[in-house]
Amino acid sequence: MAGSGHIPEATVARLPLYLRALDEVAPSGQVTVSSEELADLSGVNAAKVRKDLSYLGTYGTRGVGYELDYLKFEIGRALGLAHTWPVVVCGLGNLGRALANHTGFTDAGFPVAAAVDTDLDKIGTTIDGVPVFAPAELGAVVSEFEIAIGVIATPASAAQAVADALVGAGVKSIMSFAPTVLVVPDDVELRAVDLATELQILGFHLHRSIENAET
Amino acid sequence: MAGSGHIPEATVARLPLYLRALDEVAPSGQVTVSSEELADLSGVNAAKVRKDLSYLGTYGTRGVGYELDYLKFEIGRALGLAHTWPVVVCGLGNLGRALANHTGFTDAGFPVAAAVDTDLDKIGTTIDGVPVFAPAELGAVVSEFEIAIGVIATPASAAQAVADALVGAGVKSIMSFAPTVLVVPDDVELRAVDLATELQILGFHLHRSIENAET
DNA sequence: ACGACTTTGTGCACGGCTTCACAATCACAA
DNA sequence: TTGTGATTGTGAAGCCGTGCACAAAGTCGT
Repeated sequence: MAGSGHIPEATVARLPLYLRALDEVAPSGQVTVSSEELADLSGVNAAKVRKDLSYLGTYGTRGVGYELDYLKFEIGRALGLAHTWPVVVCGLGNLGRALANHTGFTDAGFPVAAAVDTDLDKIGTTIDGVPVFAPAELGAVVSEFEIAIGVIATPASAAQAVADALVGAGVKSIMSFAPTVLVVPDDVELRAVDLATELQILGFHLHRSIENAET
Repeated sequence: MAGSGHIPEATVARLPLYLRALDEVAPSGQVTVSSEELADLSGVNAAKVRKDLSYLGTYGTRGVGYELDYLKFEIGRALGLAHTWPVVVCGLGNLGRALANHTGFTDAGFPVAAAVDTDLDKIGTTIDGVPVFAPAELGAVVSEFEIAIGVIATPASAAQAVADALVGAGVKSIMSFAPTVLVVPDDVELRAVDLATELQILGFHLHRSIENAET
């Protein structure tokens, strides 16, 4: 029946894809999109698109499709895109520096407001316009810049301590690139992006396809 | 019953976590691990650990647990860790450079053997020990370095073309960081790591928790 | 006004993953 | 040898997500 009841996690994960697909269509001047068109652009099933959108309480028009601008507005609202959520990047190694300088973050409404590192040479400077602070200052940084999201790009050995510090400072959303399991309270949303694990999964399939070819 | 029949995808995704957990325990001199201990270290349920391991055909000993070294060997074998799979990084922007220089890749058995970029100033040079080639050379690069995995770190606009080139060169595994939907043949394994989408999912939960607090 | 055509919204069945619960199995001590 | 205690392996139930298939509902031409 729809309405803003409860949106399944799997659906939430697809909403950004739909939004991006709509942005690709917008310049064409097209006014409406069908679920099938949206499905093709997002790489998913048309029925899934319709079911996902029905959770938003956003209705299309039967026989026509979805009004493009209205749909963009509704999805954006569901995702909370009106607000911009400042991010702090913790750890300025290879990956951390790249993330701090990553334009995709700011573009999507998540400006990197500050960074934290243990390197005394970096503390007090700015890297790509992002001010760098000491770990001990994390609490103050979070409140001053109204940080909503912490990105952990430290070595695995430091990751849990950083996560604890972020949680202690009141941060409720964490994105971790550290190759380790992090423990956070239930009310903190944690998303782990584990590059080594992703590669090992690919390695598994490579390995298996070779084995199958031999048999 | 087990045996090397078919391993569920969800299980495959957890095997690297178990392996990492085992490596953490190893230095302690401990000889066996229980499913519960392994579960704690991996952040999953103990029953799930047991069921996952049963798919490998690797048996523990009832009343005792799993023999640590043997289990490491079995998981490593299932993941195909004996082999090392050379990687080519496509696109040397912020993220691409960081990935090319990322020690975690080599450590996990996925050395970055080559990189590809359109920038004429970079082609022919080496960046952090990684030789840089032109996109047109991709086919030759793949065969010469026996590339098994392609990492796409280009802007979204170039990603599909790069993916097509990788597929054309015979690469069967692709990891994409480009914020776009890629289409590849069924026999090519594609894993998309979408940072903007991940942040938007976090944003959704932040947004919702605020809304719920207001009501 | 009406029929043909299009596309949505959704009931339903199916498959995969998770979790519980417990019998089967092993080590070890008496 | 037998009993006790521990831990595995797995049947079964439940849950979530997917996708089909179709009625409901709108547009548009005549």
